[in-house]
Amino acid sequence: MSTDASRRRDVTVADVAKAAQVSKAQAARALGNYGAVSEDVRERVLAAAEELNYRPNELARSMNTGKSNTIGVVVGDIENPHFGLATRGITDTAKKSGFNVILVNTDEDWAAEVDAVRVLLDKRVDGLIVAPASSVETRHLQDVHHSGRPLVLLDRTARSLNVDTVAVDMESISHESTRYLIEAGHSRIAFISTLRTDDSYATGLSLGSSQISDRRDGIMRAFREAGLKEPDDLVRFNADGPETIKKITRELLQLPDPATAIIASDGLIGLSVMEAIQDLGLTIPDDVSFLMYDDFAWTRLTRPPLTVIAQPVYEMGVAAAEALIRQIQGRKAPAAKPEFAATLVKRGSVGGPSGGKGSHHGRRKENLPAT
Amino acid sequence: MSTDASRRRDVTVADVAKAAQVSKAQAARALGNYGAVSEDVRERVLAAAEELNYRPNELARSMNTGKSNTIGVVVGDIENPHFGLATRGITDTAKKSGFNVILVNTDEDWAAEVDAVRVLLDKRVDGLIVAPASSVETRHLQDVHHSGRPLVLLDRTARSLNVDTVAVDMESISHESTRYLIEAGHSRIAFISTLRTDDSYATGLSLGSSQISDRRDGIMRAFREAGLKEPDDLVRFNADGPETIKKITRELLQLPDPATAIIASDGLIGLSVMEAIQDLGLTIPDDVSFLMYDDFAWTRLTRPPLTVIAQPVYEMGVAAAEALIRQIQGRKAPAAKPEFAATLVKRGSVGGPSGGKGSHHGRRKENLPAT
DNA sequence: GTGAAAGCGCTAACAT
DNA sequence: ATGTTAGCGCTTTCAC
Repeated sequence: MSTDASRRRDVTVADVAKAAQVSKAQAARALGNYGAVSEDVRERVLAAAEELNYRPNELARSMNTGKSNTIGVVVGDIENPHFGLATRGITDTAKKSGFNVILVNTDEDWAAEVDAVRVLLDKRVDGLIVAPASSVETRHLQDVHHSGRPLVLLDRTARSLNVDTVAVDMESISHESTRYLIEAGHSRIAFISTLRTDDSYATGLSLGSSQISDRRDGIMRAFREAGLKEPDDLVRFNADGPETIKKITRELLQLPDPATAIIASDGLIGLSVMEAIQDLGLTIPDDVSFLMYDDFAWTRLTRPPLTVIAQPVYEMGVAAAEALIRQIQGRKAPAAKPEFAATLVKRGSVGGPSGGKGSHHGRRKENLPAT
Repeated sequence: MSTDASRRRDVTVADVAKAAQVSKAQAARALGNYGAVSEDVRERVLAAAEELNYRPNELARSMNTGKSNTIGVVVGDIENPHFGLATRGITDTAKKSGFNVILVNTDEDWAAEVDAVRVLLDKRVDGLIVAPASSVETRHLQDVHHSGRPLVLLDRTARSLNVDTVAVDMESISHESTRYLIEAGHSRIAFISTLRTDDSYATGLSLGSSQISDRRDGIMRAFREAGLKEPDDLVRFNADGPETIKKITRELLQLPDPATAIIASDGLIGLSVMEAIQDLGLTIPDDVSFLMYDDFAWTRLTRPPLTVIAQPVYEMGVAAAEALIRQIQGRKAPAAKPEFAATLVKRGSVGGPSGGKGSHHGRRKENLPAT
């Protein structure tokens, strides 16, 4: 029980100084521990501060130092565990270095993102970590970079932007996964993504998100290398709600020449795709093979367990934060920038094709859950 | 291309004022739009600001106004979709009212929570939304409340704290769910929770989290009402990593008088419990019945789909934000504080105790070829 | 309506 | 080592 609990005005250095019988400057030095302060004074000031329950006003402090000790994080969808994990990596790392994190959700909406970046800048964050909704519309990020504020891109790269970027090599893992499907006998492989684009798909179309276009490129390269016809008609974007995704899935599966395998571009999409498949009364992997990005824990619980593309999300969050903090502290870039690789985790959702055409069951299923 | 892009110092009102040939005060008024400004001046100032690419310094602004237009949110685990969704409800609502959100993760660690609250207060947030790790150790929250800063509790209540709280009636839904299990024939029902506590379980033990103690109370009440012996030996806490949870699950299932039904206190626990059950070669609901809190999308994808307790998490986030903003704006409490109710979503993971004979909950496609 | 000047709470010269 | 005096960029009296 110290003195009276509630106080109208906040306690300031001036109050502490008065109580400790020293100048405001000395009190400030002791409190902020910088400059030279004698042991005696330091003790008196700290005691007074304690007694008065003094709390520094970080705003005022930030205003003169120019540092807010805060980093801003802009993600598309905090509800998505993918970002949840990444965010955790960021905050854990930031905390370790004494930084706070301001999180802003953009709903993968470009305008919201522009806004978020502006707000964060106005709040004078020391740096920004952004998972850009678009890899093409990056004016707002260019501005950040040009203004000299530390910036790190997460998850998605932006070619026109020469800034630290923490992301996995999507083209390569996409290629590997597709080859895996092709080797399992598939030649009608669909790809569903949330990417918002007005244009309908066309080969070589410049996509707004490098992440997605890299995946598409990987898929198509695998097809070309296998000498197969590229399944351009099975690439679908704008898969935004569960209903849309289900509808797309149904279409894909009921085409005259239907998809025999589906790749979901993230866990949320995967969820709806699987529901649609179940609703259709189809079985994985007998009727359709399924592969998805994001190795969520629940993917081990389904029957069969899902074959997924795992990304070291938490570690990427950590790396992004580290890179940003390094920039903020003005240290030079690390010797080698960490390379993150996604891995194909083969479980049980990929089998051979069986659709309308020749269903060669010759190929054996993946390792099924032990009974 | 306006003038030179990068500038050493930020543009301030003074710069704008000079450019617009007015006093600093007038420029500030026009920019912050308050006070009286003539049309002519306003236009000139705005034009100049635009030209100079002026951005207000929110820190300085906050310093005089005392408002930061920011609300702080403290949650235990951002990685948990439960909080992810709630957070989304909060940010969506906050944005609508022009508030920004600072998110801090505490890892359900009490010390980290105390720290988080302090940091947020130091940053002069306008208000706080906290999902308290403990319902007992609430000194830091008491302080917040006493200091007059708006505060809203989310998810968990704190009896000793008379502040706006947004949470569901856990005792009641827990009671309902337990009765449901009892009616299905179970009398050996286990409950697993992450709650950190040093004491081993004992009836009536005062638990740190009201959420958890309410659930336990609901369970026990159902047992008493049914005239059954309360399964005190099946209540387990400190279930913190996947391995711990699996171990606990195994123990529970291999007791001389084993549990025939398990209630997982959240989705993350549920995941590991299910894995353990699968590892044991047991089948749900034939060998064990399973019920869990949180209606995550993937619970519809398992075989059988899971019977869960759904909470209106997003709506609760919205309500919490609304309540907080109301406090911040000094408006009075609403006529009736919204009551949130969890609902028992009966799917297929609950059956009878001795081998699915009481399995009246199956749906059509539920018992598909799991093997 | 407008401008001069006084802060907000703190840090940062600059003296002493 | 300590105190004095300026600011940081903005809002806010308070005169005019």
